[in-house]
Amino acid sequence: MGEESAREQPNLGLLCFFPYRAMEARVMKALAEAGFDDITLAQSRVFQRIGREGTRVTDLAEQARISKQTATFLVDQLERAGYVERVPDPTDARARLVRIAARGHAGVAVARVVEAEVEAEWIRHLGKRDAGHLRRALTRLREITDPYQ
Amino acid sequence: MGEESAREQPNLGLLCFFPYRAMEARVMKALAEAGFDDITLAQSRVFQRIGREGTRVTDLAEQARISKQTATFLVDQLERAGYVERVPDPTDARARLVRIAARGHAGVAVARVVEAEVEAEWIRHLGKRDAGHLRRALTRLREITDPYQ
DNA sequence: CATATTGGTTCGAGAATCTGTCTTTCGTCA
DNA sequence: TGACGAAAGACAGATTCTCGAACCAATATG
Repeated sequence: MGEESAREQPNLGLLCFFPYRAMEARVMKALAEAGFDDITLAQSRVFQRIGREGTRVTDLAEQARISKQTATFLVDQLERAGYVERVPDPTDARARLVRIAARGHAGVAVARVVEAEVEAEWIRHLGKRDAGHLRRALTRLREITDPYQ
Repeated sequence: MGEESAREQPNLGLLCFFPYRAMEARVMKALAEAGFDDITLAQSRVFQRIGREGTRVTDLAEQARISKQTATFLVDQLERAGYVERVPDPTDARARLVRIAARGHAGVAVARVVEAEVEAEWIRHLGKRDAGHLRRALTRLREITDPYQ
């Protein structure tokens, strides 16, 4: 969003930023307080993209919009901290699947709770009806702003 | 947003992330193509917060949620590249105001055009009515997610 | 006027990121 | 089926981003 400076009418992208950042901060705070205090923001952004059956480092990199090397670097740290594990990809001997490990699942559980709490606060502020509209609009916006949904 | 992994129902914070990132990427791309290819994402995120009459480094740091040191570091780079200038704060001899310089204003102009284009695409996708709802909902959400509006 | 607070910078270290290069494996097609 | 380009992943080196600590100057407070 290169430049904005003025306070007049923030563009829709910038308006999306504030809730996103607030949610992220709340979740990171809760994780730290729950003992998951070694995970960093960069690590969690990669972690988030791991699918149920595991995901390749290359795919994680692509979805998180970072280089393969950076993704490898962050997955290394997540693995050392016990949040994920790497298993061979049965369908491709070159590839390895990054999968959520026990400690990772525990972190997910904490995150889910906080996410629900924050979302409840937002729904309370907006009203159920408008919050529903918001979710639907954002979901539709995702169709054209997220190639990897 | 520590963890999410599943594809089921992304939380509202994550849903906000996709449009935000898409807008940011489009603006950065346009800036680079217009010759503003030396500005980085981190720099632009600080730059965005500069107000019309200039803003103190401390305030930029607070709003961008980074340390004073990081803000100083990034403003140094922006200043060296000609995007901003530092002027004494007439109301406080300790402070200096970071102000947008000529090259910065040129960048803002480019950014504004792209932002409007992207927003127009989004409005086309959502329909004018729902886009209006979206903007209003996000603006109200900002009330509780952005302490520095 | 002594002291605490605030705005800002410098220093040093650690985290995150990229480009380039290399190896192994896969897929394709001649 | 075998050769070759492409893909998955890792390693190396450099740059950028970030923070905590220490510091100075100016302000505010008692």
